[in-house]
Amino acid sequence: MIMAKAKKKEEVPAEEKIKQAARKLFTERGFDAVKTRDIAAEAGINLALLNYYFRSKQKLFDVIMVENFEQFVQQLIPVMGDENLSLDEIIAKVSGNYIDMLRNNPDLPFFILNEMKNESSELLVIREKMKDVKSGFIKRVEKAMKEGKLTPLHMGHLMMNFMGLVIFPFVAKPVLMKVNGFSNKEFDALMDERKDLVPIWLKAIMKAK
Amino acid sequence: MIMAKAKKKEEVPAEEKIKQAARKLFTERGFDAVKTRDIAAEAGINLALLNYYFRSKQKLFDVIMVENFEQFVQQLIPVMGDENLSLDEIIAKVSGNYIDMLRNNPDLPFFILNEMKNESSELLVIREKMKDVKSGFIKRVEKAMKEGKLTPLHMGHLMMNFMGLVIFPFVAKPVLMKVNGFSNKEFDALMDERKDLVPIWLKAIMKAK
DNA sequence: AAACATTTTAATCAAATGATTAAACTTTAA
DNA sequence: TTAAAGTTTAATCATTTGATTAAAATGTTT
Repeated sequence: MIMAKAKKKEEVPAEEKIKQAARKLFTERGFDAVKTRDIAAEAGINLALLNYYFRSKQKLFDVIMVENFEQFVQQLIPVMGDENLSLDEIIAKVSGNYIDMLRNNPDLPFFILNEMKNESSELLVIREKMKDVKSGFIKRVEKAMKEGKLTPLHMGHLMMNFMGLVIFPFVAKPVLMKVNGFSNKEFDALMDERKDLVPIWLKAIMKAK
Repeated sequence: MIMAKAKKKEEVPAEEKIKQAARKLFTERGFDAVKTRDIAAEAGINLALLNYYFRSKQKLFDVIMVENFEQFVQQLIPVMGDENLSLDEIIAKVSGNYIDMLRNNPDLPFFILNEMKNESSELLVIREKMKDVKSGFIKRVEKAMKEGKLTPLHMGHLMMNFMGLVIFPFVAKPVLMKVNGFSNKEFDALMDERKDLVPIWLKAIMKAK
């Protein structure tokens, strides 16, 4: 029997355990706040093994960063490029899907925002990915604006509005819970409502003048 | 001549220099990323003096945190409570004022979001401050909803929408600049436009169904 | 079994960092 | 001028933290 990784039974290999622990902690707390010893403890392995597999904390982080950023944008690509859907349908579907994704990964937005504030890494990859996401959808929106079906508006505003309505609540969750006294349950109920509301609001925004 | 702080000429006292340096660095980078030696260097004073005046990094940070949070909310209070303005006027004025304030303090939102994710400090003060902000305005909105002038909606949604449209762009600025290739100038121009656009959009949102 | 790869342990480094101390210097007040 | 308060400097601690090393233990392949 050929096995790349040797292990007693059917256990998860150490390298994978380290990655899982790193993903959890880095996503929750960010690069600086996580210590290599935290990761080793969370993974249930020895500190030395982390450096054995990943050479350094930074290298391990880079792996997680790329994976997280992909999760952050990947979901948008197939829906936004779907020529069989109307613009309204795309907005509704993307909003709903994205809010669902964020409910399962509530720390993802802050992680991306926080880490992209510092690093300049992986810029090329990111820019390329986003080009694919935007091209088709943007052209259709611009066409609708020219035809007078939508109020003419800089694409940056639309992107900020979408992100602001969909993503921001997850970034602001701690503040909202402290300031407004929301419970986790209440917050979750509001997010569920927003799956239907955000598309309505985005449509209203795009037609308002 | 009686002077609490002794100094050669008309210089800014060391305690104030430390606070100013601390405010700048903490607001830009957050608690963890700022080292006491950074603050001392930025203030042009010796490291020992920082601990002499403020006892510890944490104590110094607490001072800055309170001041920053006050700036974050204080501006809202007088306008939102102004009974002489219509709801539309309040929304327009608050949006414009707040975007202007954030253009002068672009790092403030992320600072608040980041630090409130961790700490539980100053909860009482915060909660009290926010009660003042909300009470009057909220009652008027709820009344308008009951009268059918606005679409009935959980107040949490309205707050998220306002913050999402006004504040989020400043939090996402690094991402937007990297992903969309915005320059500082372009971003600033968009923010200027939003002073007029956000009130229009918020009104559209509150009437949409 | 022998050879090889993987995993674990324990000890240790070097640098960064928050904090303290003691001594000197400067300004103000008595 | 002297005493007190405020300010500065330099040296030093103890802890944390990322990383490395050497050696042993465990499992796999030949």
